[in-house]
Amino acid sequence: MADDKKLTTRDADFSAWYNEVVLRSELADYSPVKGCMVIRPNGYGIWERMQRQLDDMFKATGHQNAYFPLLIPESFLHKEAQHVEGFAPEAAVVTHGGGKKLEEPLIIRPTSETIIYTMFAKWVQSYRDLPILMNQWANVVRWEMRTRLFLRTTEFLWQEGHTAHVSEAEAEEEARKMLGVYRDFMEGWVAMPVVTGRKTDSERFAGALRTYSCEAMMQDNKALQAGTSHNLGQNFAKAFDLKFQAENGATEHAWNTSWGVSTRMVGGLVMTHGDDTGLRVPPLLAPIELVIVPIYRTPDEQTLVLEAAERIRKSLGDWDRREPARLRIHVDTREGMKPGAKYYEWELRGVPLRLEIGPRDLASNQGVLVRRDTREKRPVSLGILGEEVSDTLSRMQRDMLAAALDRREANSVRARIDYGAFKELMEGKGGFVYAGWCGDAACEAQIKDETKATIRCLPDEEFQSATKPTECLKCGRPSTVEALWARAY
RNA sequence: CGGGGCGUAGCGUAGCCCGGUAGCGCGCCUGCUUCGGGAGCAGGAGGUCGCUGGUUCAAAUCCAGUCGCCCCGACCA
Repeated sequence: MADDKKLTTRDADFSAWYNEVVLRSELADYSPVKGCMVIRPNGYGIWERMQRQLDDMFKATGHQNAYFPLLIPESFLHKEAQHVEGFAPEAAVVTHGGGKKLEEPLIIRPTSETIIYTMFAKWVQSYRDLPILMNQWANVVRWEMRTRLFLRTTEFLWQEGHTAHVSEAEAEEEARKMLGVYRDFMEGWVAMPVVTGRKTDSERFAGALRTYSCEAMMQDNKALQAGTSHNLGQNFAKAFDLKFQAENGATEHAWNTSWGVSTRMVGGLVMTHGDDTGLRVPPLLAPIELVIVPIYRTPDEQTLVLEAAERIRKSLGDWDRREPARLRIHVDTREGMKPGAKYYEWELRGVPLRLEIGPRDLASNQGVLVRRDTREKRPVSLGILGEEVSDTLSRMQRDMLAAALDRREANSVRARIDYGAFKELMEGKGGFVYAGWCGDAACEAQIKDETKATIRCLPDEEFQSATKPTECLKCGRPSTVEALWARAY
């Protein structure tokens, strides 16, 4: 069945396309438990590279890793009023252990603010103990009604940064700084452009003073919230008695931030870069950057070509690329599979570069280098292969970001738009709409109700339109702030 | 929780109306020939037809119940 080998196209059914890409490129698979997924080596390899880079960035900004336990007393959740309201419905509760009913039920963390600030309170006495800049890599569980691979699963992997500061200004600076770190990572590594900004009250994290987010546009023109950073104010400090003695002797509550990104970013990567042939992984995150496919007919040719492939792998692997570390290369030596079949498979898996080498190439000391993103195919002399591969990978990383940025801008509307046209746009092809907002939550709610579009964020200055909108998209009253509207995941 | 769909070999499915030998494609194993864009031939392995109960001489098929999954809507990173 030739058709069986082709993916559903993005045009025909974006959602089906996404599921097929994730399953067939072996990023993940469904687990026996509803809403849970297994992250397979291909997917986990991408996550590991995300983790490594982000971890470096967190360390570079002064944070340290720690680990807090999975199980939290249920009562902790109730100590902060908004927080319990936000998370109680989706908390998984452990009622039995060791064959007995527990005196107090435990919850499986949906996020760790409660346990972390409880511990911070124990560790902090003086302003000299601040700031605390901590991060943990962990799994969390949220009982979601509807789940999708990577985008929303019952259990997911993430990092949660938690900090405590002496002042609101310092906490605000931290929250903004980490949002910037996320943005740098998403653009520089995921090659996924994001709009940063502040969340409205209705979209704010339960218990936060202010929430900031990175919003990316997927290929179906829907928004994906790819990372969030919260200024928690003193809400948790007050709820968990996190106090310190200030320089002037007064006792004050600390100011907290928390920030996180999750395996959801892998889904964002798929929906940003994937095409109808499958996945396209940005080079910096690709577990394999270059796959070598040997081509041969006779046993003699096989020996010749495989030896050459191994030689190339070794010399490129040893080749001292300055950045970022060694090339990640794989030689596909599988027998009984034609080269063409291998091409399709590696394209499905999104490996950035492919080197085809056959007897004819070797005779002229060259190979054929193929880019996954543009499908550009060109002969490259083996003598300069290291430079060529390295340059091409850097170029691809930049090109993929540029392409994603072009696509986003082509599907963004900044011109004045009346509500009827807006509604039509949201029901049709969708996209990002920058428009005025009066600031009234009622307008926001009504728009959501009627169009399913929400305010993704109130964009930061650099994302705001040159001409400020003057009136509210919905009610026509004077606009107080520019808002980014879109349907979202 | 509402709406829709589906549970038959690893995957995709036919058979179900009208009860009677479980069939096909892909994949997998072995061998030979192949190999510059999804290989061909030959042989082979693999099934408590989601589960429970009922009707019947006989159930994948009919009836009742039950469990699970996927998709679309109301909550969320």
